Amino acid sequence: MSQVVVVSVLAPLPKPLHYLVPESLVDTVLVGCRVRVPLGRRFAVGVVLENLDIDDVAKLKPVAEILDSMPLLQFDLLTFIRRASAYYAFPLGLALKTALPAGLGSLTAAPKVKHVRVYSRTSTQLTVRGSAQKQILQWIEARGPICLDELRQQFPTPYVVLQRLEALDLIRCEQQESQRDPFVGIEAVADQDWSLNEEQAEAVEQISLAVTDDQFKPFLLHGVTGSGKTEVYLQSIRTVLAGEKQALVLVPEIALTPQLVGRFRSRFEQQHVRVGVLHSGMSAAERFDMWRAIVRNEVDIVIGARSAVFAPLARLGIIVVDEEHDDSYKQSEGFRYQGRDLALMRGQMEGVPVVLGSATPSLGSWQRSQQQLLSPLSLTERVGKRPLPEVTLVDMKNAEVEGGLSEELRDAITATLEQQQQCLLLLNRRGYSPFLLCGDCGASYRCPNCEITLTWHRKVGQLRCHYCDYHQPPADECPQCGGAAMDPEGMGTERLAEELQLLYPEARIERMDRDTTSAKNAQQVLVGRMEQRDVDILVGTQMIAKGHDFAGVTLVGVVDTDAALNFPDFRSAERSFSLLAQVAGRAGRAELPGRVVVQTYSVDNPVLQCAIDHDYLRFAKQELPLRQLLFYPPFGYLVNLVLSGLDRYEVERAAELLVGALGLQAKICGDIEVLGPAPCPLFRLRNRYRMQILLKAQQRTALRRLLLYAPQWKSDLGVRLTLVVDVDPVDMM
DNA sequence: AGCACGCCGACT
DNA sequence: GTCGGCGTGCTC
Repeated sequence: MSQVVVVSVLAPLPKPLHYLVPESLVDTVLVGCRVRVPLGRRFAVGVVLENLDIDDVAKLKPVAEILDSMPLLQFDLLTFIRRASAYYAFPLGLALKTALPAGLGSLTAAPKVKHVRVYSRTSTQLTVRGSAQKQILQWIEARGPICLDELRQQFPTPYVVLQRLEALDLIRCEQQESQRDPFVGIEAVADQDWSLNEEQAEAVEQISLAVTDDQFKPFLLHGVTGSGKTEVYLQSIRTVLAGEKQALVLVPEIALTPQLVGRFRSRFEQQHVRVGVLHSGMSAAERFDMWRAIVRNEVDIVIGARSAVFAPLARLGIIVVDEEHDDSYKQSEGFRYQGRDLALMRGQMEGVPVVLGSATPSLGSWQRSQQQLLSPLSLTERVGKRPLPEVTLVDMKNAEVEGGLSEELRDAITATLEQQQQCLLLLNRRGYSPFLLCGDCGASYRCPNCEITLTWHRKVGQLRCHYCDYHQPPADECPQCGGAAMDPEGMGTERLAEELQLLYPEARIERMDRDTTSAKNAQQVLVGRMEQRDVDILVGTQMIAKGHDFAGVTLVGVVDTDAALNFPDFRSAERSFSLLAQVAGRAGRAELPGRVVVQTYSVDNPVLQCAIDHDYLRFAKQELPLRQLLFYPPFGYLVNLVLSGLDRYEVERAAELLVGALGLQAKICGDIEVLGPAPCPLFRLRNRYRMQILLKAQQRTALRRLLLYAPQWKSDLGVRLTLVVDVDPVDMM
């Protein structure tokens, strides 16, 4: 009998592999540890799933190295990731690689553990002659153990002196593991619990009860914008901490602004509660440090974007999912998981309450709360009983437009500027203009890799594809007829900001979109300038709609609603309503009342009508029956299969073949509709032709059975074609 | 995903 | 005759 481990190698393998445990390592390979294992002619990282004793060991290769002295993934967490990978029909090894921070999932490019030198006194005797030695020695004595960097701030060149003192055995130097500080520029100010209104108190009580009960209980906290949901989270988490347990708070990527993190730190850190963050803005090294700190049990509250749902908290007591409706919880490539849905799965597996919070719940969560599958909690009042802003629709059909703005919106901006208040203008399209059009022949520049026009970015002087990284220099002549009349057509944020500057020459105008916030901390800087009132008008894409709390904003303008409303997708109404409600909620959060002006070509649209009245209930009541009619979510379940390859006909033929094979398998599995194949709305993307097959069922179990065939479909296709399985897709472009 | 093996075109 | 293109298939 020899000891063997079952290892999930962090590679796209369909199954875990078995490795022999060499004599020297027996009993030190624990489940959840990472190991370095031979794979073909190279080495790879894997995670130990199981220990076995086996006779026939002939063909097995040995484990090369154990990378963790303690399990990096504790058993519950490992089980959770295994279930998640099965649910999304995604190879376990790659799911594990997604769950782990970059540094822990690969052999190369692993960030180093950072060490600092820490000096401390060995005895209290003072027997030195030099004055520099004496000073430093006294300083160390007074301050206790101190690191080199801090000493450097006090003494210009302490190193030689320190070496001398160390040689004399008066001080000791130790290498200590240090953490890179992800909080640079985030202030923690002292803060206390605010007093709660009746509804908030009720919510906190119910959540706290569930926390004390130590049981899975999912809540939907439906609170209008500005109703103080964060305060409910904060005070519920008090109960968690009191019970010596930990809290996991998920927020949409974009909302992970310093404000929220700052509020948590301000509230808790003075009581020695340790708050950690995990998000994509952090460097690989910072995430690596944070993960290790969590594993070492040095963190009590983790705030993070969707991938933080895999945070290795061992004493989990609550999971909060803020803005649960937000689409950014869905990862749109690789391991296509839904962070909110996995939060519910993890909560159920670990027996802890999960709080989903939103002003505009996803229709799925809303429907489940109606059926009591989620416990409804609601906050109907804004903090301080501030009124919701008044929303006006402007009919663009008869509007006098200048610079893309109707007279009504221009007047509103003028009035707001006169009152020294701030404006927020939403235009969900970055760049200067979505295309350059030839005035002679009507042609425009197109991406050579994708089926899309190139967006004109005037400031950087480039035509760019928003789907791949293709870009080309400015072009002043038509690619088709050679004419010299290439004109920008349509309006993006860059152009809007420029037009505004012409209309309001005195105003300080800034733009916030992916282009202006890509640099590290750039978004923080912009947000800071808004808060300091150094900006009069902020123009931006949907990222301005989320999470911010700008006290000075009294006017919100929505420049274009029609593109979102007419998006060819069953969720376009939900997305539009939610975006409008969220952006409207940015107006009038302080003393002065807010106002919202929405420009549209379809004033009668029922979605807009609900948005004017801030009436989520009415919206849900009118939208849900439409979903039910066609068994779209939440009344049915979807899986989108996307087949792609370089050769158009090969892709089309393979899609037909796959549907053929699926037909039979689907019948065996239950009641499943197989729709398609159809070309994807973006038929060509990144040089690949794409066909989709939509699977729809009223029972989730039927689809889960069918998805067991997924590995077979993939292998049958060969390497020239790629199949992406998207379970619960949120967009089907 | 890597990384080899393997079978066809342009070079010394 | 080899060098090397990338199509195909496997990794305990």
